[in-house]
Amino acid sequence: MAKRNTTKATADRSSATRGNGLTAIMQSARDIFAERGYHGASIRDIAKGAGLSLSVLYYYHSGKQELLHALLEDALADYLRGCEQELAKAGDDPVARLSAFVRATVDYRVRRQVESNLSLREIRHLDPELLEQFVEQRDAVPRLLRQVIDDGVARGVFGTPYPDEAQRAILAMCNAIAQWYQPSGPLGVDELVERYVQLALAVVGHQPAAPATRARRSGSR
Amino acid sequence: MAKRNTTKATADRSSATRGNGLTAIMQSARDIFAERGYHGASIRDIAKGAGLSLSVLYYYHSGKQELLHALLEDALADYLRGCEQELAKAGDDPVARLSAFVRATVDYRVRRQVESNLSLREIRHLDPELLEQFVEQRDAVPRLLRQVIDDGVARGVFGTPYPDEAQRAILAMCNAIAQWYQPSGPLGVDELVERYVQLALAVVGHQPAAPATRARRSGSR
DNA sequence: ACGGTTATCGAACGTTCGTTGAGCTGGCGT
DNA sequence: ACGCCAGCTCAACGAACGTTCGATAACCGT
Repeated sequence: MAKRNTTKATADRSSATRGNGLTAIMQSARDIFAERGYHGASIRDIAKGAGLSLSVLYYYHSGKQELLHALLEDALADYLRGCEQELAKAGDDPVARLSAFVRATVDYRVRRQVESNLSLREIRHLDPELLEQFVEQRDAVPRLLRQVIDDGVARGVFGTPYPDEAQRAILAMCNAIAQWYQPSGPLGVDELVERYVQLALAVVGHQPAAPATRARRSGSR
Repeated sequence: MAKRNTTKATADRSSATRGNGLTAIMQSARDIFAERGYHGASIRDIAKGAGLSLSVLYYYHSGKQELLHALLEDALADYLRGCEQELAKAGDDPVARLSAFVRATVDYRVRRQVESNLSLREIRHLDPELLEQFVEQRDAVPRLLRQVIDDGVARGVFGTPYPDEAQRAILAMCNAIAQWYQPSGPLGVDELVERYVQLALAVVGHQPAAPATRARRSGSR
């Protein structure tokens, strides 16, 4: 090996990035976990990605496992907050509520694509205790959607005979967006949201007020 | 509740079986890859699960990477065969063809749950060359579904203005089944297929011919 | 009974892994 | 001016990793 730095140059981050270690670690961990998966990502590469040394990871977290857990919790909290905000704005009309939920979900999957894929794929590598705790929080999401659907069915606005399958279908199709969406593609977030709202309404058996071909310029938003 | 250590899936071959090494390895690899992910699964554990020694793996495959690739190719070939069979039986009615595709997919996700989850989650750990080759084959699936939808739209049977989103939504919701389905649950395969056919028809904007309770499929299975 | 092919094993390799603990450093409160 | 402590680094550990290779055991056509 070549000799390392004789003077303690420490490159470019002597003044610029002091005190930002946590953020740097979290971002790097997010990207590398998402790219290579939990077991495929080494904490050495994560630290290198953050421009820091290996052991700084153990200053902020108790280990690799807890680092993943922290990332997942942050991501989930963001998502839940988004859902609740949209639902709060939606009032109590079932269609508006379902639209709000879909909007929050699609929006999150698109705008926080990396975190989304991380959450959807790496949960299973959490240790049993952390996993159980995490899943408990996450299960609020399908419950929320299920409530929205049941409410719509009870009011006769949605016609699906299978609310459980509808819930799973809607979540699955929205979640999948994170796997294929490309910001450089033809669809913007708003168009995507609109289309997925239509899909979700179809899934829950909502009869559209207007027949087939009609200009859709509903002035919400 | 919390029960770890599942590495006795396919053991039991302490003697009596010579010449079944390949199958044993493949089964064990399938289970352990699916459970722990590609990088989380060690070839030592895979060999142990097969009741064989470490190095047998290198007699049948060139390495860990190629082992995963072989598994994924097998699984994909099975799935594609299923799709083609169902579509061949379906004739040329768009509704029948969409139903056939959904049936083949749901059926596969349920009956080959382990392979399904393996395929859906571990593709990304294939090396670039193997991945490219694999993705090429796999992309036949969305293309097939897209054709079915376009055909239905062209004939006026499906009314969706977003065939691309419909294709993705249908695939996503069917694929997700592998993540939650439990054979011990209340739903059998046939009921599940029937419900997902209805969901898919709703997604492509097909108007059901008869209101509420219509005739039930007879003689399936 | 035998020679050759097929199937399997055991030991070892170099590397990389997650984790640890002791040591350096620069800015802030005093 | 100085000590302190949060923030960070360095070097090292044992364990586990994927892979290799020579030897061994079972099978089969002859």
